[in-house]
Amino acid sequence: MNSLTESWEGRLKEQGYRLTKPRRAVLEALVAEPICLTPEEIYHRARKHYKKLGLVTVYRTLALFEKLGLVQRVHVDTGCHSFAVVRFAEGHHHQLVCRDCGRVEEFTDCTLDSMLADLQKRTGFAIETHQLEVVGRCPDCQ
Amino acid sequence: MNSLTESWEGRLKEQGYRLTKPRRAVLEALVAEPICLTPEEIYHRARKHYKKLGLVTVYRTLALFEKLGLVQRVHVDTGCHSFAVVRFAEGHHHQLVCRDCGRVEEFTDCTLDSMLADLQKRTGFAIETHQLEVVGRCPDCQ
DNA sequence: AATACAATTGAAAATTTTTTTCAATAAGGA
DNA sequence: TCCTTATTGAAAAAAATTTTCAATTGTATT
Repeated sequence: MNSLTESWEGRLKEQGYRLTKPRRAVLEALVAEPICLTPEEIYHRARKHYKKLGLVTVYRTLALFEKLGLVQRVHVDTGCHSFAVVRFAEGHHHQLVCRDCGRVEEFTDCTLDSMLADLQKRTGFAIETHQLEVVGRCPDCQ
Repeated sequence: MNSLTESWEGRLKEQGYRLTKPRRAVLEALVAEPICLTPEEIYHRARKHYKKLGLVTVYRTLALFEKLGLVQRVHVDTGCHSFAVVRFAEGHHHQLVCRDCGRVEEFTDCTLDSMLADLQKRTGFAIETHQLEVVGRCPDCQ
């Protein structure tokens, strides 16, 4: 039971959601390895922790976790069907993804502020968020 | 026939692809308005230009255009099913997307180089690419 | 520990999105 | 115009996601 799991349980309870076996199983699957996984992959892995789990519940759980900021979609691989746990960063953060194994590293530094201010001035857009995904090959895959 | 369309035709021919009515129609649909569109939306709009068009061809054409760098997927909206034409930027560039109407502005300035160098050093990843999407509300939607 | 209630779940079915197959068509060079 | 081959549309298949609904389970309260 690491700090990630604790904060996850807390976050869920705070918001009035229940702590269920399927949700536990989904999170365990996502936490086990530092890689992003598709709902299908999560389903298979999580069933090792909770046999009765259904794929529908994986979808529902991912939607909930995403809403709560506990997981984040990874876009770079083929399609946009993978999810990664948000490990450390509470607020603004981004992902560094290995294109071979799907390993995900989080990072918080992001030197875009003044550039975004310029962009806002130039375009007249009211900029609200941004999403940055960096792709490369992790040490193991090089 | 603007410069975008010209460069598009050139790019296609250079690479040995044919200039067909369906492809023209898909591009016209994408160029007509500065917003991103789903394959389904493109299908409906493009059929006004070419009645016989099939949805399959829209998918195939988008895949081709994406490979050639003529269109780019937009991730931010619900799911990741929209595409936008690449208007000006030939090389490295990013998108500023309106969350309400889907309007897309391209921009080329991106002040991430030294940050990415640090990140590479720190993580040991060999960084290859990155994808930045900025979301806000365009002047018309504010 | 038992109860009650509502949130949550799994299975099945439905829907939506995307891909494959294949014969017919059409683009572009000869 | 003819030829060759890429490209297309339709239909079917596959994959991804959502909806429906009765059964189950978490948790707050006895």
